[in-house]
Amino acid sequence: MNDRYEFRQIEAKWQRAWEEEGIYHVDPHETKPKYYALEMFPYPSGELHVGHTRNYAIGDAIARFRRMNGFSVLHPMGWDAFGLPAENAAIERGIQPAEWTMGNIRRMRSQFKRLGLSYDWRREVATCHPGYYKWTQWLFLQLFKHGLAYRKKAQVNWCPRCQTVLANEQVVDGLCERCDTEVTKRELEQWFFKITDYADRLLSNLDKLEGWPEKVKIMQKNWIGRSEGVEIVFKLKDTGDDIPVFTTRHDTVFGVTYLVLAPEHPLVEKIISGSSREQEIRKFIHDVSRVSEIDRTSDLTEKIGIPTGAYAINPMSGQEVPVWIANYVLLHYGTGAVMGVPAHDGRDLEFAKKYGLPIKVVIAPPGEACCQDDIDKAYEDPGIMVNSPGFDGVPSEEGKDRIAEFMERNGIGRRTVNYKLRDWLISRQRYWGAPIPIVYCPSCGIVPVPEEDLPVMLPLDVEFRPSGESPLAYIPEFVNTTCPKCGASARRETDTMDTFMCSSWYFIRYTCPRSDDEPWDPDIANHWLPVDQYTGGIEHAILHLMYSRFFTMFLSDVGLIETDEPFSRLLTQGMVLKDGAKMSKSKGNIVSLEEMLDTYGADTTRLFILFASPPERDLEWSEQGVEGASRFLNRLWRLVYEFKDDLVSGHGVGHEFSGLTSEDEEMRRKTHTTLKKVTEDLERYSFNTAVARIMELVNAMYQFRDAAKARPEAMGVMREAVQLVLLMLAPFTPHIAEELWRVIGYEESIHEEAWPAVDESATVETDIEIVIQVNGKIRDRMNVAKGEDPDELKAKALASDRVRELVEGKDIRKVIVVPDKLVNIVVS
RNA sequence: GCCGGAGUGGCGGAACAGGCAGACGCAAGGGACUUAAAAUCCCUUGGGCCUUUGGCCCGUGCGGGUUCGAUUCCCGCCUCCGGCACCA
Repeated sequence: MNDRYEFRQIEAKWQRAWEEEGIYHVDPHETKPKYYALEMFPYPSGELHVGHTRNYAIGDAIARFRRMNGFSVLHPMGWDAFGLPAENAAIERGIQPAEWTMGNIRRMRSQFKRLGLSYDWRREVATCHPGYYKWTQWLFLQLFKHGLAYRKKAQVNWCPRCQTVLANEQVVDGLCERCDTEVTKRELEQWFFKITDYADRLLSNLDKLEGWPEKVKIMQKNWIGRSEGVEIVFKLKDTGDDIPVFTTRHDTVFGVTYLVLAPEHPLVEKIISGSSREQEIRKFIHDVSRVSEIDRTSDLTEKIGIPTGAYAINPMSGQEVPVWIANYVLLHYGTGAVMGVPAHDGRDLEFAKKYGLPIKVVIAPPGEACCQDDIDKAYEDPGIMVNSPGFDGVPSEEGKDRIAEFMERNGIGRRTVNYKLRDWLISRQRYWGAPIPIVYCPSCGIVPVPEEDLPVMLPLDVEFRPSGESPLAYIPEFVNTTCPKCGASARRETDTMDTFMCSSWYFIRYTCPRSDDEPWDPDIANHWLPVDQYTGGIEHAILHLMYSRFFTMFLSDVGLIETDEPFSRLLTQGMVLKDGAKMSKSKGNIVSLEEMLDTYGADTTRLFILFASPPERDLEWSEQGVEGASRFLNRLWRLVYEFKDDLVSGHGVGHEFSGLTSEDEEMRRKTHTTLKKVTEDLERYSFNTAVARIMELVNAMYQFRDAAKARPEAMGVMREAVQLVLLMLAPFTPHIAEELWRVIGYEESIHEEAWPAVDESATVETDIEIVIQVNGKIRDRMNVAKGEDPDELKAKALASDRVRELVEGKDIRKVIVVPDKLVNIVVS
């Protein structure tokens, strides 16, 4: 053993040894109970920085702890390898996306390995590999087969100069990220998945996910946005056309003073064509859609509208109300038409005031007689219905039921549910993604590629035009094909799939990563699934996690897997900050992982990350903090070095622990209470406090050095403490734990050891200190036997000199005794 | 605007079930070792006050409340961070 902690040599040595021995390889046939620990796989952007590292340090600690707890742990890693940055790199540097991606994967894989993470690398997957995307395409076909994949026109961001489609994140302030041209919208035929079919289940299943943070569940719930209401059918006065509107406030139907259609509403055309104001209205619609195109993200909340000149009839009151068109009504939500009730909706009120539309109060606040129609603030709370013939005096909540019933009985409307969740647009007009396995045949139409013809290979050697267009459409060998049905010449779909699709099932593929004739073996997949612990960034709280849940539900519905929820427990770790800002390339505040590994090593880096902050909270990077972690490991090293001969020569000697002095017993108590607390801390992922406790124990061991040297019994206590410290550190700092474990005489890897058991008898305390309070303030302390009788505690406390002094001449009103904790004497 | 989360020393953070606020680490200061420095080891370190060994007062964003006792529970504010944002 070297007297100095040479982390470089130690880390390299054990990484090699672990890999050679395959100690992290796992098979489904082991008899131990299974545990699936997963961290979100990264996009291979080029290099890992310490920000990424947090995710993996946390996940690895969990995996290693479970392994030591006797589980057979599946812990895999791979690459979310399709995506736009590869195309940008191709355009900027003239390198093929595939080549760029593969180079990044190689570099990042070696960085992963230098971190000493306990992955079963045999299971590595990359979503851009044909062996993987073959099954992504296959899954598309399954969704297609079950009617969950369909085509419809949808708007995309279009850069007229680049002649290409832009993702939302490529549009910056309404301008093309690359050329600063104003982005417009285009209607294109796109592929969608009917995730809305699962809206209700995605919502109701959230209750089952007890191991998920409440925060994430609430975010998903809001995203799904379920709302119950009524679809009420108004009729157009002149033509008799139906105008259904969706509302959750049907109790206010008698307060409707106008109707508003979305500018894109199908009836608009019919209403305005041939009318005297047609030109004016068309201009309005055009202006509105232009504005929303350019500046969709800004909170330009000014509501503007225009009357169509048409009138609609309120089916409840028979009243005629004007029909307007306004920018704030969205076509894709509800029916694309809303009823305006200015008295009871803030937004409607704003609109009505602006355009001089009438206001009619139909809900009175409880306890108030009635009210003026001339109001400043809409009354949106429940109340008593007024001015509502047949329903006056009814509480509005009850009125909702009665109105809905009345409408259903009379065919005026029906109860219905709406969601904010929209279908998942998966088409990307891009090259570097999994091709959608569809062929367009002039006679057969849309034809799915037969499963046996998969994968539809992505050409690897492509030419990027400076404009940034997807090259796929310009490769005749790719586009031109024959129809699988009739054999006629046909055209291939040139869109690729959203990369969220690739990441919606990778956790299943890890169970059978090389399966070639099926996406996975159902028995093996069902053995491992669901993922017991998923760890990743909060930024995926909605999309990735919702899509994965949708896929899993679908796959369980069609019998391909058993579980209908993919992730039992979810841990969302906080961001890593540098100087108060999220680490990112653009901010230039990245701390290089390579540099950390060179200067401090993997164990120190990992230890700092786990120690500096609780996992869910943000972590401020501090070089001085890293120094502290490094100092601690060096301190541990020196301690073991100092005792190495005694520890080795005593190796294998049983721990009888007889003839211990009280100092020895104190040391053992510290050792075992630490073990107990660290175990509890790890169970609840409180890594920072676990590390703090191990540090405390090592501090105590330093105080115990002289004793250990003086007596063999004490050396036995020291030996036990060293063993337990190493075992406790194994999930955090695997290399130094392994090295020192061997130093003290063990021949098998520490990472194949079981988590140690607490010797409860060693933790028993006999004497404890009790706090004596007078009127809630600490005035004295006393040492008593643990479990002392409350009456006895009271007597002793009252006998204390300090207490007698303070209580002198006052009335003792009450004495509160909390056994083993405190005595509080209340005096007046 | 709505929905979450968080405010504790100079800093990161701890206190899991209402019971010793500030564990552990960083930074700072002092001492030991050294020719010296680094490293290491030991000690001090929330603020204020008092004549001492020692003791007192204040202190967990702000203002109230419940309680023998509140960082912890309740009510009302303030600030910061995150999510959603015309969703009828």
